[in-house]
Amino acid sequence: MTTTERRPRGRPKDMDKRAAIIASARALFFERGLEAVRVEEIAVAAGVSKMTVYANYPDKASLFEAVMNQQGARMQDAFGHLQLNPGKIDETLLQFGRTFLTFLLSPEIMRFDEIVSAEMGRHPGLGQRFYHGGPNRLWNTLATVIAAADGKGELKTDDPERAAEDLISLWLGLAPLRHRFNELPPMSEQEIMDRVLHGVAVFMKMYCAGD
Amino acid sequence: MTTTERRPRGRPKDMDKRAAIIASARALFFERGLEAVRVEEIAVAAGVSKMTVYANYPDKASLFEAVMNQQGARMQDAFGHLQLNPGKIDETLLQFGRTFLTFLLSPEIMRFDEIVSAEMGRHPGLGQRFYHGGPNRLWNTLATVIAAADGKGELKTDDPERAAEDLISLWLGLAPLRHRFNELPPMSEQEIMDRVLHGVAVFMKMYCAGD
DNA sequence: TATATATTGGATTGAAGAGTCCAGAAATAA
DNA sequence: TTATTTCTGGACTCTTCAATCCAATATATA
Repeated sequence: MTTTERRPRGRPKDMDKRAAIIASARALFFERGLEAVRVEEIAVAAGVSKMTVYANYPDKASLFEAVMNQQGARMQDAFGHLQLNPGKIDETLLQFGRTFLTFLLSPEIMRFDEIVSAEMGRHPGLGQRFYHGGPNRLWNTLATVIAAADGKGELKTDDPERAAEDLISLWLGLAPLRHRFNELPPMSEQEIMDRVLHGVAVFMKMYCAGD
Repeated sequence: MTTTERRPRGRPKDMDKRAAIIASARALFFERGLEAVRVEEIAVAAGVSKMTVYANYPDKASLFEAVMNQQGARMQDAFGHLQLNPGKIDETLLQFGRTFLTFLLSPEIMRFDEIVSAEMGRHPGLGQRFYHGGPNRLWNTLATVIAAADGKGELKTDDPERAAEDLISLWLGLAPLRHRFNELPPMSEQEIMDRVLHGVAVFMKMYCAGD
């Protein structure tokens, strides 16, 4: 199903250029935001004429959408690597938390969040897609893990979703707020591990089966 | 110091108009965001000519700043009403939490947050001012309350700031995220009380002096 | 080679909207 | 009244960019 197409008549579209365009667009949008970037700039950065940009994407908005979708897909991919080796629940949670926080507090994702926030108003559905593809998916995953642990008697809760919400909230704390509104350097490994440990500690105090 | 000025020569500036301008600007900005509103519209809504707008504010950006400052001041005011009657710590926390959540999850503040997020990039310092005047101030207040309770032996913690962060995080949970990215109706009284109670429950389990 | 499509750079169009100009009307102190 | 300042409405200037048009050139198939 990959290369069954017979080449059409004339000069073929240069797919490398298409890739260069979206890559440059992504870089510039992430650096300065949608409005602040001119289509011309993207073309130059991609080493391509402006018309070629428009030959690949009908307008600036479509290009932006494409970038956002690509970024969403990347995010999903990252979740794939989040494999949970079945062990003791607290260790599972620690591992999960470390991956989780490192990912969510990475400059890339923080910036993604900012851009979505800034353009949400002009792009209906963008916020929803981000939420469901990102935070919500992680929330569900964690809730499943917790429900399983409850089933095995390692944890005690009749509302795994709320438990998961508690844990996530404890992990994140006010860090997203701090980083979104102030311009802070990314969180250190140290600090992340500290947050993860503390979150799990509070969580276990509440939800550990040995009431 | 209020009305000591001798009236200058000609027709005096109509302060009601100035007020009408900023009020209309606020309403429109909150409804549709900075970019989407034309200065002309603000003038019409305020029942004033466009030139009068420019007579009061040098440009659109200044008008926007003025609106943001006014809104910040309102927010501060709201905190003033947050009086803590000294009683048992858990009751104090319940009362604090109720006021806190009702306020932070109100449509007005949620929208304020959105607008700040959207315009932060183009308005340096806006994010910081919002954070320090809003979330950060509340955080400090709560930390003080907790520290006092620790002093009286009602709670046990050697890091009141972190404890406050935990409690705030538990109260808010993922609600801000859910409401920011999806368009959800404001949270009901019921739901708010439920969140407050649950947050305090988890918090007390961790930090209650009777370990 | 003939035909078809892509790419290029450069010029051009078109729309939107911020901010200005101006001449007359309105409000106020002297 | 008169001088002085504000307000009004509307036309006007200026800038910025997205998006289009075009003639020349490049790359492919048949």
